[in-house]
Amino acid sequence: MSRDHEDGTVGKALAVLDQVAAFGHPVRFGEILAQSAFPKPTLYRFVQTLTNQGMLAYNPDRQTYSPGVRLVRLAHAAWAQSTLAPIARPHLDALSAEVCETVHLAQLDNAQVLYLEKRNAVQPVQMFSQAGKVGPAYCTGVGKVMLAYTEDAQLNRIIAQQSFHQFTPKTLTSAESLMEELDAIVARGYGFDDEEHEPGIICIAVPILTEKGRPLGALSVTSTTDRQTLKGMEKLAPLLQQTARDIAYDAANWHIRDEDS
Amino acid sequence: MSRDHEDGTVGKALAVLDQVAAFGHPVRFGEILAQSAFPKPTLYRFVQTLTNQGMLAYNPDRQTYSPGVRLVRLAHAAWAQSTLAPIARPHLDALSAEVCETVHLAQLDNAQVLYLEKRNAVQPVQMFSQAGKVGPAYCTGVGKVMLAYTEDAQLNRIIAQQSFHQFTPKTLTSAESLMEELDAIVARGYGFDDEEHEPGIICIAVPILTEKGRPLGALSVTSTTDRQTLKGMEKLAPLLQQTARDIAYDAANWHIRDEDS
DNA sequence: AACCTAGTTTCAACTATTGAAACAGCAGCG
DNA sequence: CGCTGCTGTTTCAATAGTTGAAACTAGGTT
Repeated sequence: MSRDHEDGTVGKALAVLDQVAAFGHPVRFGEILAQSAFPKPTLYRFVQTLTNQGMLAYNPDRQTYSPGVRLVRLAHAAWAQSTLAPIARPHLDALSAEVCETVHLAQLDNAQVLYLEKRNAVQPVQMFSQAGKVGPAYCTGVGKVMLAYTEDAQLNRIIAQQSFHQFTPKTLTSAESLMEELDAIVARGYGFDDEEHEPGIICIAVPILTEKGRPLGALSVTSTTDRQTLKGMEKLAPLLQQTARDIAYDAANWHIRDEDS
Repeated sequence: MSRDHEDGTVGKALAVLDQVAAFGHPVRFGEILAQSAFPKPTLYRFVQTLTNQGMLAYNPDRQTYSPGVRLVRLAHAAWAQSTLAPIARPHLDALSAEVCETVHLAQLDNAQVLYLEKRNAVQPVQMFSQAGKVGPAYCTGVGKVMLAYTEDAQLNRIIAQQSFHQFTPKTLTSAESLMEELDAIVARGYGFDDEEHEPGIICIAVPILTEKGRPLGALSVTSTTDRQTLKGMEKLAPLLQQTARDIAYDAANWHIRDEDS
């Protein structure tokens, strides 16, 4: 389940795709090669295959590769069928209007937090530029609450993949301190980000759980230390938890979703 | 280049992924098998591999597969790096405000039209539910203008893949009539959709071209026969062409783009 | 012209993929 | 209670695809 750990040719090819995506900008063959474990001709064939499959796009003028448009089509289907986003939308609208702070919706992707929506309360923002972003699981509010409700076997696998990079003085930098924090989250039913990822940024987060207690995703309200304190944000917990329950309820009853016009 | 036509294991696995996405709803293994050319165990292993790669998501309760969240992350990168969407955004804003009709931005994905943006002029809509949608190339305004500027070799490959399904009485249903139409488009520099895809829906479309004349994408303004005629819409041609040129110019000068916060 | 560097092709050794067949899990049913 | 039919999973030998060292080509540089 550690993804790259042996899935035959397909897994290797997808690892290359991830690698290209991770650059964040179009890259030349040589750049990929430099970061790759594969020998030159092997990598070359992967890149070729991915390109003529439309998973990578090649710019002949600049001789660069970037993730291809086919992914956008596939993600459209993923978005509608495998994420909470379409279900959560109306609930986020309501929550966002109520709290007048930035609201996030996230799910776990492997060992990372994947943001599905960001509501700035001010203006409704465009999706793709926000949706699809990833962040660390061990030092974000949404990440920690999802981990808190993850079963042990999988949790261990995920923790093993965390970098525990110290973003701020308050970042938890060990598996032990993280585990303690996760226990505390389960005990109170919600979690915080106390400037662990970015200085001055705090948030309160709640998990979205199935009936069986499996985490489907998480919800958070973010603010700054200028305007808010953790104590102050704690008042939002009941509202957030109710929203999370509503979303979970809709998710359980919404298995069939069709394309909208 | 016909995508599924021999790209080894990787190509076959991606074909399975496409297949699952095409269902439009979560599917059971048996449903995929029924539509698949692969024997049962082979398909089974593909599905397994894709699932534990995060390209497919498995719902254990319902025993169904759907496109996985990893695609959302990858599409984020594709969106930012390989599509015109981020570049075109400000230009579409301006155009949309000016014409007060629905504006589309599209690119070609293999032999299909992939819509990247839809501006309803009324309210700014959310992205992912619109972006990623596909449509036929032979009977949409954006599709035809892109085909009109596609080089012969690739054009023939694409035309061979069109279904030429007759959506309306006015749909072009043969390669010959389409080719004539494409010549007409090049002659005048823009194209129409004269109720060829949906009755009552008309549009004017222009290509977004590189300096060398290669089509990067297309732009269209859509209206209904209630409110507009093709003659009336033709007046928008200069404005559309200017917008397309502006986008193409920005695209040529914007090779480096970074993540926004 | 000689010399790099970046990208592409070749080809024999090797390994993964393939799919018929057989197996397991689980309904409903006689 | 065991039979039957259906769906999903595993086995394993034949096969076919993957692999990567090495050699090659194309551009640019000294």
